[in-house]
Amino acid sequence: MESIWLRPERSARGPVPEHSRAEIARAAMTLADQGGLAAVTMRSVAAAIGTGPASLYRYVGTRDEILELMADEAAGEYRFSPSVPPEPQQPQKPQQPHPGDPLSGLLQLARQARRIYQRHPWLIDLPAVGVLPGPNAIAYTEQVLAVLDTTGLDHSARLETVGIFTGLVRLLARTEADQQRAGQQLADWQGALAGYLIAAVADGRYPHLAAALSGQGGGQATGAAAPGPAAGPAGRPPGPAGPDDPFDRTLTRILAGLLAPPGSQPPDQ
Amino acid sequence: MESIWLRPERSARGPVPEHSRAEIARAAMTLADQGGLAAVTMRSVAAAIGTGPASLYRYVGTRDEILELMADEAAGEYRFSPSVPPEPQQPQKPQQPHPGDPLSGLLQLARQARRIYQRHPWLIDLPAVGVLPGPNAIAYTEQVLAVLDTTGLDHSARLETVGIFTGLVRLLARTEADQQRAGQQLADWQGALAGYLIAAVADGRYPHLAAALSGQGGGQATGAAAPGPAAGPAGRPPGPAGPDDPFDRTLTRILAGLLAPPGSQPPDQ
DNA sequence: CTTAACTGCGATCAGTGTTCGCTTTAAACC
DNA sequence: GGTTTAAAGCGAACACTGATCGCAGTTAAG
Repeated sequence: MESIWLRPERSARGPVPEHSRAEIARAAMTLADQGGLAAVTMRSVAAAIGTGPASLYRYVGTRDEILELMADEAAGEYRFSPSVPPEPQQPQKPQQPHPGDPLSGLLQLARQARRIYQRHPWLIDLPAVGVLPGPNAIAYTEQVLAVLDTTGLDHSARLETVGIFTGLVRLLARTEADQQRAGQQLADWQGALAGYLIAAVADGRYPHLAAALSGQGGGQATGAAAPGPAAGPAGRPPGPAGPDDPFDRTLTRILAGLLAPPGSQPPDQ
Repeated sequence: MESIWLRPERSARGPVPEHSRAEIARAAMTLADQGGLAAVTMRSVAAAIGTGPASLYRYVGTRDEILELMADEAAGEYRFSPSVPPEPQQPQKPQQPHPGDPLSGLLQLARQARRIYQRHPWLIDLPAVGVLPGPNAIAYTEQVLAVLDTTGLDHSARLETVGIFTGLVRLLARTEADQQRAGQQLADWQGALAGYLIAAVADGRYPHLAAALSGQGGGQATGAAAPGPAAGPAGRPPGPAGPDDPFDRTLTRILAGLLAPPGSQPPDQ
């Protein structure tokens, strides 16, 4: 019912706490970076900061709140101005940093998000963050809104656009991670997977699926957002972030539609 | 390592099983429909089909596999041809059902997905389904590929498009659900939420956020994909599915960009 | 008929999130 | 300054979870 962000971190009375929300968030983040979300248990987090499980409940009402702390901590890794770390506690207007169109501003944010997702893969598996975000998430929202400032969208549509944009980036990051994972699994299963899919495809049902699969199985990668294990000619490890890798291209096309004025006609190809 | 879809449901030898994967899937689905994903425990599912927890492991290797069964069972609720239930076991080419452009075909699938997500809210919270989908999910993929058939996309890009499209629909469904939840919470918290956001906004930082929030707080809803608790003039309960409710409008705009040929210029507004 | 493989399942294990009750510490109040 | 009040720290324990083991009963293959 009540979010952790509505409670003060510490009340006036009583002894000064030996730990803090930030310390818990950092410890949990380290655990998750190494062992995934499953490695974040009350006992492991407590041990990481040198205390017992019961003590954690002085800082956090529930394990899910630890995950919220982690999410906001990750949101704090955005750098909004070139090489100038933001200070979200200081009352200052965020820099208006989009020198060009909103699309390039969104792309820049998306590339940062991609790096963050790569750095912390557990972020993708995190369940839907509660409606009330933490201070870093608010700063992020503010920044996206600033980028959308020159758009023709009206005020109420902008908040929704922020949500859609954030979800889109998350979706693309998840797609990339799945592809990488699928590549490894494909190498493991081999025969089993082939037998399964081929049995489903070979006898004539699912003709379109057969075409799509055969289209990628043979060499000759087409280059445009290939769905295979590692897109592109050579299996680049995390993604090149160039101006025309699959991530940027797909996102650009989607955003073009999302940012277009509602009355515009879709280009019937 | 090995998916449940690679194992035969039943081997030749031994007594005939008293239950089946389908029965387990249906029982788990009913439990989740009533009590959420947390209500789906090995013990509760076992009790629902009238057996003990250990017996479930004769049909399923892990709890997550039950979730996979549920996901595929939900994917079986699509009806691909108008009022003709598909029979995925019969070798038959799926109907080519898109009488118009691919966009309208995708929209029709998306509306079905929205209804399914509304019927089974736990589907949104389901963690990323494994790379190997079940038979119903394969039939769904085949259908989306059929809709994409008249597109200019090459074969390898189509599979990726299916993934993006499916994720998009899921994202929009989640956004709708969050908005509904946020509306209730906003009624509950009231003062607390107001204090939190207003404190963050009032003193001059986050000016864009302040503008966006004030833009929706005052009446005068703009109508274009409003982010408020219940979008539109009157709080319609689940969504009207008309040609211009927020869900359709947003998805249409995004898909217009996604389906556009890669070389096309974005309409700089 | 023998053998081998499978099913059903009671008992049980390790591990999880969370709570209780107690002592200790420090700020607030008179 | 002494008293009150509220919080911090935390050992012990609870309820519950997913999963395993081993045995008895059952069926098909050789």
